[in-house]
Amino acid sequence: MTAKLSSTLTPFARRVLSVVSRIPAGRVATYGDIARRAGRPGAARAVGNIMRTARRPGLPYHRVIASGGQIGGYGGNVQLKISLLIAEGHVIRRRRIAGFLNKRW
DNA sequence: CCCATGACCGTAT
DNA sequence: AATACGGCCATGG
Repeated sequence: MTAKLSSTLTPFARRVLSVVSRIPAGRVATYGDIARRAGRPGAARAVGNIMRTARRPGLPYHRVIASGGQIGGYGGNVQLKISLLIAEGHVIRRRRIAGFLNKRW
């Protein structure tokens, strides 16, 4: 018998996480980008909330950054986020991803 | 249903 | 470049 394994996530949250899971390594997407791809352009702030809340192992949360190539948050550990981004080949300058426009998903 | 939150965003100082 | 504001929006209490 199939038990109820569906997460408690709302439909929107599921779409958001689904989109995030598809961001290729070496590329980045802004909260606004995610919102747009999830079908809710303008819900960038809400996306941030979902990132903060939904802890789903394996998803590349670090590839979701703020507008203009700024770093954004990472559950209180922005340093780790920066490290992960650098590990994927990015260069951070003055709190921003260098050449952001070309690495944007 | 109303209200407070906040890993946001664009514009103006 | 840094800070301040107002606007936006999906959640959860």
